[in-house]
Order: sequence, then structure tokens, then C-alpha cells
Amino acid sequence: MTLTVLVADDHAMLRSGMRAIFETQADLRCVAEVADGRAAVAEVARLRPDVAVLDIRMPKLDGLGATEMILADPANRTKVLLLTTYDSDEYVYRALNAGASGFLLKSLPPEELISAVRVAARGDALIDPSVTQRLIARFAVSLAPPPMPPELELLTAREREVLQLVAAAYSNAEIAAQLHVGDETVKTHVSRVLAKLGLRDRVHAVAYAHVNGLVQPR
Amino acid sequence: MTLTVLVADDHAMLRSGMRAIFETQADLRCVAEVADGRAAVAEVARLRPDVAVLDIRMPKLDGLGATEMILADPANRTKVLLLTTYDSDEYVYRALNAGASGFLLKSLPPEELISAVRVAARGDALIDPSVTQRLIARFAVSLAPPPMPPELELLTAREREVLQLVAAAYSNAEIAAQLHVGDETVKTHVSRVLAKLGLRDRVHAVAYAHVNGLVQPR
DNA sequence: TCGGACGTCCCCCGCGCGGGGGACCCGATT
DNA sequence: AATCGGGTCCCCCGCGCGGGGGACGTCCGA
Repeated sequence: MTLTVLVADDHAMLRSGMRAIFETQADLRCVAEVADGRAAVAEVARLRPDVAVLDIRMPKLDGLGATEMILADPANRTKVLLLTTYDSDEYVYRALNAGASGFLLKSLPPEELISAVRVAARGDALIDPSVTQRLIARFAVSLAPPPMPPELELLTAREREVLQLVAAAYSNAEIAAQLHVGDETVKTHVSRVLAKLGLRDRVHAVAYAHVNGLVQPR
Repeated sequence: MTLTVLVADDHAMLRSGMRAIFETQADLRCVAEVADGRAAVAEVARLRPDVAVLDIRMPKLDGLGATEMILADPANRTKVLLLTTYDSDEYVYRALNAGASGFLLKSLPPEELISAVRVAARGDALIDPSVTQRLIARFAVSLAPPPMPPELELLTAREREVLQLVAAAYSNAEIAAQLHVGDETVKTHVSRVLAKLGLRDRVHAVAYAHVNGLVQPR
């Protein structure tokens, strides 16, 4: 089973370099070379290669835009590998959002480029290690709970518990039932929470709790 | 400059296998082999190797816990590579949150394990392609706006506008002032919103709006 | 031993809110 | 011309809510 590859780069020398690299492999065939993003989109739609290797910087339509157009069309099953000279964070996030199967630097050794094409073709993905490092950092913070505002320390455990329930839009009576206490007690807790946090009413409390991530664990 | 490596795995055969792999490289030295997570943490603190290769499943303390302990101590400069037999999403997210420099499957070819150690040692990171694929998907959705629930289509533009303001914890009077209309008008809009969305009161509306990402663009 | 923090429960009072009506105007559709 | 959806404004009524008080028990640290 031979894999077909499209190469898009505005430098002819780089294109033929990559073609030469792929030609060393019996199971890889470079079926098209294009010099800009629009041509890449068109040729992918026409030839439906297994993998498209796109430079980020290209005339008319850059690699990111081309990626988005290619992957937005469900008729395409082409996997997209993005190549760039210098890594830049914004590029990466846009590329990954668009669903690219790879984000690689041009400093990549030829044999790894070949391996990357095979990886992409089988539906997996890979990211250049230097980018992965920052991606992990970003990913970690994106999953990390937002920092607890210090005024939350003013609340007792019970009050925080009540706040959680208020944030879940329970009425005082419902909270009382869940906590097995009287509703007057709940009113007291809610009042204290509002006072300590400087909130006007339970509506503000709900908004506060949501913005400060007290309720995210859906 | 030679790189020191610690290997942690509860299977002696796998440990010696990895040691053998590293010994083929002149610049790699396997300075410790341990069989459980607690020993890994202790030896890392004592020997301060450049890279620690940890199995996820280990007695006493698993690879994830060990990673967290190692990276939580700022005195350690050891990079952590995690190895696992089967990839599981939860593992990955915990590993990345802890700040691991790599997440690899044991099916990795020996030469790539060597390369992974070098990558980690220089501060970069790498993730097994089969995992990267899902990571990208997850990352994309974590950045993508949550899908608008279809019942929002029932609302008129004006009603959505009012809902936004309700979600921001404004009172009816405040909304009326901002929209330059009477407060009775706002009451009508709010009532319609609640009826159309099947919500009990404005408190539920606030929670609904936040959960469905109608208010995220802080 | 005496406070103080905390959790629990109670009363009264005022008000914002939400549901039930109805009404008018306008623009687009029929 | 008639209709309808959307936006605007108005009334009344009941209720949940939040602030103002106060009270009582427990537990813990000074």
C-alpha cells in the first residue's frame, strides 16, 4: 500500500528536496508540488493524497488557512502536516485547532520527515519536541483550576459548601433539604457568604462562583 | 557531556533491557535502576540524574505520583519520561499537568527511546503520536467555544441580549437602564427567556448561561 | 474558666422578582 | 387588508429572598 503525498512550499528548492527524500522510500509517492496555499487546497481536493505537507508561510493563502480549508471539507481524508522555519505559539494553536496531524520544524532530519508522513497517514499525530514542551505547559494551565481568590479564605467550610449549592442554582429550601438543616440556617449561611464576599445577592454569588471556577467540574 | 539516566520499572527484565539500550550510547549512563515509585523519588533526589524514565504502573507509588513528587521539588532538575504499556487518557492528562517531559508507549523502538532521553535532557518534550492525536483533539475542544445548545435558537436577538446581562448578574432595573427601555419591558423579556429555556428563575438562567459558555469572553 | 468561632434555629420587614393578565406600535408576510 | 412576530409598556398578586435583630449549643484555644 503506497502513500501519496502533496508538497506545498513557495521555495522550489525545498519542494524538490522533499520530493527527493520521499523518493528514497518505495511506499511513498509525491503526487504533487505546489507553491501556494490556494493551489494546495485545489490539488488536495482533486488528487486526495494521503498526506499534505504544507509550509506555513506561503503566498496567497498560508499553510494555516489552507489547513483549515482542507480539513473543513469532510470529503477530504487528507492528513495535514505543517512545516515551519521558526516555531511560534500562535501558529501552533491555530494549527491544532484546525486539526492538523503534525507541526514540525524544517530542521527536522529527513528520516523523521518520512516517519512523520507515515505516522500522519495512519491517523496519529506528532509535534516537534521543542513545541511540545510549551504545549504541555499551556495545556496544563488550561486544565488547571483557576486560582482561588483570597477572599474565599474568609469563608468557613460550611459556607463554601453552601456557596457551591447556591452556584448550582438551588433555592434555600433545596439546600436545606440536601444538608438536612433548617432553611433559616441556610439563610444565615447565605447571608454570611454574601457579606464576606461583598456580593449583593445570590445571583451575584452564582456568577462569582462560576467565574472563579468553583463549579467547573461539570 | 554525558547524560545520566534513572530507570524505574517493576520488571527486572525491562530495566536491564533499557540499561542495555542506553549502554550502546557512549554519552548515556544508567546510574540507577529501581523497582517502585518511592525508590525512584528517593534516588532522583540523591543522584539528581538528567532524566528519569518511569513506568506508570509501579508498586507503592505509581509513575504519575512519582512524577508529581519529583517535579514538585524545585531542587530537582531531573526531566521525567513516562512509559506505559497501554495509553489511557487520564494518565496523559495527569502526566502533562505534573509537567512530564514525555509520554511514551513501551512499544517504542530502542533508538527512539534513546532519542527521547536526549530530547528531554535538552528541555524539550515529546509525546507518543497515538496519544498526540487525541491530545490535539482535546486541546482543540478546550479552546473551542462550547456548542450553542439548540434551544437558544428559540430566543430572539433581544432576548439573548437580555440573557447575557442577566448572566452578568444585573438586576432588571440595571438592564433596563443599559438598554434604555422600561424595566417592565425587561421583565417581559426575562419571563420569555425563562419560559423558552424551561428555567425556573434568573438564578437558573445565570447558571445556564455560564455552563453553556454564553459569558466566557470575560 | 472564659471567651470566640462556628453552626444551628427563630422572628419581622421590605423588596425584587416572576406569573397572570392586557395593551400598543411596527414591519414583514400573506 | 388582515395577520403575525417582535418589542415596548402597564397592572396586580404572591413569594422567595436578604437584612435587621436575637438565641442556644459545641468545641477549642487563651
